[in-house]
Amino acid sequence: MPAKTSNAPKSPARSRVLDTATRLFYTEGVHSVGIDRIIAEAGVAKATFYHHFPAKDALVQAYIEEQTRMQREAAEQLEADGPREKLLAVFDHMGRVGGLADFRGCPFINAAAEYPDPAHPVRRSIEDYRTWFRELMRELLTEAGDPDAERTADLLMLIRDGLAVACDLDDPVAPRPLVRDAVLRVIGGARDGAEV
Amino acid sequence: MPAKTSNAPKSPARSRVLDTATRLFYTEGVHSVGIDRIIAEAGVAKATFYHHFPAKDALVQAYIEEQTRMQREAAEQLEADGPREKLLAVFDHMGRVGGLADFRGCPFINAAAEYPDPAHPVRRSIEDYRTWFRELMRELLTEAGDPDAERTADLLMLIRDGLAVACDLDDPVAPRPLVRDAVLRVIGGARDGAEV
DNA sequence: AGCAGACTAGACAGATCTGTCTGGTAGGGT
DNA sequence: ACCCTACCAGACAGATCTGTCTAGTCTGCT
Repeated sequence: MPAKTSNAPKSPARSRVLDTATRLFYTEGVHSVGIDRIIAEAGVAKATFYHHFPAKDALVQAYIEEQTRMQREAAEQLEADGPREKLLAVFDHMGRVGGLADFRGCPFINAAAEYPDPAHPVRRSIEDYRTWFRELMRELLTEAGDPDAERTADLLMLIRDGLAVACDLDDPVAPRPLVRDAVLRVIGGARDGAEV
Repeated sequence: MPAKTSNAPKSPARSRVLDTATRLFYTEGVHSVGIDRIIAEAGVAKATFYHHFPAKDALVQAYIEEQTRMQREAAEQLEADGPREKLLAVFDHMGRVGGLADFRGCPFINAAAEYPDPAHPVRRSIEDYRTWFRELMRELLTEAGDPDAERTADLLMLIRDGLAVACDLDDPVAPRPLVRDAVLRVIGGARDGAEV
């Protein structure tokens, strides 16, 4: 049925809903934003919303997966010659984004705070993101010759989460040079001049 | 008016409300738990609740401040001979708590996710906690002879937040030895055997 | 004795939430 | 001509939320 030309271009109404939800969920939180508000700002009828999503939770899950897609895309578009530079580019990018005025923290950490049950589909989708990110770190580290990529990836995960929280709750620019040094040290690329 | 003997022992009804709220807010989130549920489980009349708290937000703020009080108390009760050992003890304690079955992440990070406005009183109280913790780190580091305690404290803050998130969203026991090594390296106490 | 304050039980108002349902329009494929 | 799908507008049910209010009990101080 969805054979327009070749693949499914996703209906415009659905896209409008997902875009609006992504914006509102991120800036105001999931439980604080109701369906009525979303469909009003998306300019979509209620029946249309429930035609595309079985329930609100499904929209929340779609929001999480959309965030994952966007972050993967952003990571792929970062240009770097070599795995070490790629790793640094990922964290530099995070620091830049964290310093923007509309930064509101990590969407995955924030959403998880509103879904306590680890078995909930939303939490599963959040897990998927974290698995992807950790895998990305591990692959780049292995490629860069890290002898214990698994362990170092866990360390980078720690820094990632810490950076996201710090940019949200504390001074959003202070941790940036700090993080760069920390990442450099962790991936074994510290120069003598970069003492912490 | 509250001159019973010398200070205010806080009414038992109020304590019951705050205890119940602390439990429910932490395990299920703030917006997901209603006043009706809290007063029912606390065994308190609605009028009594509104007699002690002007609104739900005030209870949320009291919850945050109660969490701060508890964490301060826990930190003070950690025995250690020397600032370096005290620092390690704080992080060891965090790792232990993070591994417990009922660990649900950092209450401050979680609550902040539900209060996007940084000017909100709840966010201010969260800020107070974070200021206290950073100060504690800074003082211990200075005492331990760290030449750049400010900077190292920021690094420890990063590890703290990363540990709390990891214990909540990932494997709750994996990061523990990792964190100990990371803290040791950051505070300049790495032995040769503790290679990361 | 009398009064103030802490407390209980629960009705109530008004808003808001999710999800369903009715009814109707427009366009594309067959 | 026909039908299917996507879409819009909005009423509606039923639950739940916060916060107010009435009405009455119990305790301890003065």
